[in-house]
Amino acid sequence: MDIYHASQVLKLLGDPTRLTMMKLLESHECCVCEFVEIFNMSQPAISQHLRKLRDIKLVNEQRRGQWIFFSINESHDDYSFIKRILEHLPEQTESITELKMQGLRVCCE
Amino acid sequence: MDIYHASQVLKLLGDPTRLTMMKLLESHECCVCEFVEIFNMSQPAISQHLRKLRDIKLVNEQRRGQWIFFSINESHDDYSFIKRILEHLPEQTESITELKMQGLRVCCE
DNA sequence: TGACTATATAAGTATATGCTTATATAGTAA
DNA sequence: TTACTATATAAGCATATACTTATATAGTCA
Repeated sequence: MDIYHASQVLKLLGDPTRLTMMKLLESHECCVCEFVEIFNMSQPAISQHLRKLRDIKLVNEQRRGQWIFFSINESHDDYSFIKRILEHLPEQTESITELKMQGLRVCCE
Repeated sequence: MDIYHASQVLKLLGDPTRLTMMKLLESHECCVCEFVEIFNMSQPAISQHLRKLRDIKLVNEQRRGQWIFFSINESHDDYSFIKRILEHLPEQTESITELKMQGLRVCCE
């Protein structure tokens, strides 16, 4: 793994919002409006963070109906690198649980 | 490990110069003037990068004569986290070897 | 002491970053 | 079609970042 490339990945993860997003996405698919609730942040701000993650292919997006769901890209060349980093972080399942309790968890089957 | 704190560490590592410094320091103590040669960067620029690493205690400094040697702080609370990240990076011993060949490796016994 | 070397700090500047607000795009549903 | 929802994008702005140059500090050595 090239050191410059690694630094670019770390720079992206070096933001609390994006790092938490990645940790969440490790175990849950999420759509933009869920992140808006979780981070209590504007929709464009969330969208811009996700774009950065998507630009270097750390996440996949998949449209389902009105929603676009994001997930971790496990096929990324650097996935093992990223996984190791995320392993050190506390689970963020609490925010998903809260979402569900508020009836804001998006589900489309 | 707190996710906000982790993001701050990753932000610091998310710069190619600092990341390379950390990888180098993992196996070699280095002083400022060596980094100036290795990175072909101005002395203040190097000094400022090292200060950032020192501010969150990722590195130790130790004066020996005219020189101030920097080393990895293995006692840092997040050392295992950092170590795992560095493990994924290619060795940077080449730049040390080059330094030695140019007679620029600083040694004070 | 004074000249020299290594390093740190201060101030300035150009660019990057992370938000904002406004607007565009795309799908759903009446 | 029209109204609505979800998301993306554009433009603007305040702050952060990574350099620069100039200068200060601290140690060495004659």
